[in-house]
Amino acid sequence: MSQLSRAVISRLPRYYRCLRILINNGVLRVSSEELAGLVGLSASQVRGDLAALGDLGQQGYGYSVKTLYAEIASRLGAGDGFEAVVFGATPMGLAVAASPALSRRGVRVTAVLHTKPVDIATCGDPPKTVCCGVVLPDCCGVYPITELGKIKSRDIAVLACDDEEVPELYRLIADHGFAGVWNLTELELRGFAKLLVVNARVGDSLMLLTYGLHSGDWE
Amino acid sequence: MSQLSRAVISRLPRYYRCLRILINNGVLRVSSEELAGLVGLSASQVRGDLAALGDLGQQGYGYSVKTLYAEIASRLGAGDGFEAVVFGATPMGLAVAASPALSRRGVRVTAVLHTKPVDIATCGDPPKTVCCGVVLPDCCGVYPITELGKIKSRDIAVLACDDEEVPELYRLIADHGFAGVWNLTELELRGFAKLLVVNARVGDSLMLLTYGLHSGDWE
DNA sequence: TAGATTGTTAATCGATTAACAATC
DNA sequence: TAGATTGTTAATCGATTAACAATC
Repeated sequence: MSQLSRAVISRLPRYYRCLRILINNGVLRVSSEELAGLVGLSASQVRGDLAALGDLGQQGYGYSVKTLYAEIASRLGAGDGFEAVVFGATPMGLAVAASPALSRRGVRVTAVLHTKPVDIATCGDPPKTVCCGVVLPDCCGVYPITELGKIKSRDIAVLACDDEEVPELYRLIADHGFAGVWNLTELELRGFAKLLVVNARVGDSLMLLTYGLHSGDWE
Repeated sequence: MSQLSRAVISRLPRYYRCLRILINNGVLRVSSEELAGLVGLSASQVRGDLAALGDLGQQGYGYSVKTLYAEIASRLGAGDGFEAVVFGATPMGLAVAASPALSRRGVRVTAVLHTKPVDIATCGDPPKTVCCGVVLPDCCGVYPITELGKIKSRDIAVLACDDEEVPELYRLIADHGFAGVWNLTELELRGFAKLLVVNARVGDSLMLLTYGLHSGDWE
């Protein structure tokens, strides 16, 4: 199992996303040229990246979309069945909990924790929790943060609270033994020892756009 | 006005975010060493990046936080007063419209457009629009997408609809002469000619976390 | 077989680092 | 002045590209 370079790893989620689109369209095979067009890279780079994953292609044919998708999913841990707890029943917290962003990557949201009272209801059969009008996935409830001890998931903490609450909740996350933090807030967090942190930096990409509009263009 | 390398530009939004934290804490000056700790880079790299922006530092002293912040803001177009229209009154669309993500970067949301009927109310004085329980910024209304022609903003289109609606709305955005698209959906879009596209790829960063949990670690 | 397309290589390109002279 | 810290340089490191032999 070869070691992948950082640059390759950072591009794999993009291939993953684009390959899903091909699957949804019923496409069975793809060439490096075609895939390059979809992900916005050069065909040469695509071949290099995919070759780093193993012998997945076939000369004169291309790549099997499904094989590629499965291999990338497995490399990135999308099949590991990780569970996530969302910290903060904010509009953003509820939006990601309800979005396909996590489920499509094999991550199951088991709970949303709120720090202030929120509107909670249920609907449907089997019943789903509806929080502030947002319908949450099956088996995902909304609880006050004081109930954290009763929730069993300890894989991923999705940090989606307001900025003021970050220090407090971050400590809580670390103390309760979570393995990783997906940080959706504007603050930059650092991991340590056994706690892995990935800062999503959502807003940063907006500034690449404003930069592009401000001066010449970007790619 | 020196040309910045792509690598430097991609890091500027991060400095911007971290410098704001310093400002909020009343910090007036910072050394490359301290700033490096905050943003998670090496001091050497920080000095290199900031030197590329011009002569902002002072030997033996460090950098003025405010000067740095202002310079980066101006380079990235945060002071250009861009306006944004959100396409899709989805949980995600409403979340970013209400979040400080745009306002902190000098982008003002003037409208949220829905493709399906949504719950709209107003509250406060001056009155703010509340959509599905989410309180929107001043002067930001929610309208059916058919009203797009009546909205004047043509800077940034924030694409936050469901995946199925992307092709249709993307065409609408291009046809109405928007300058840029900030794409929050899972689809990978390509810009052309006069339309600049930045794919936010929010979910991609989650996979860097699952990769880290799956195998060894990440940084 | 002929055509298509991969995997790999060597060459290029750009980014990062460490060290230190300049200087506040 | 002495101490601190920048800006810059040369060396290193890693990533991208273009070309093509291998092969399905």
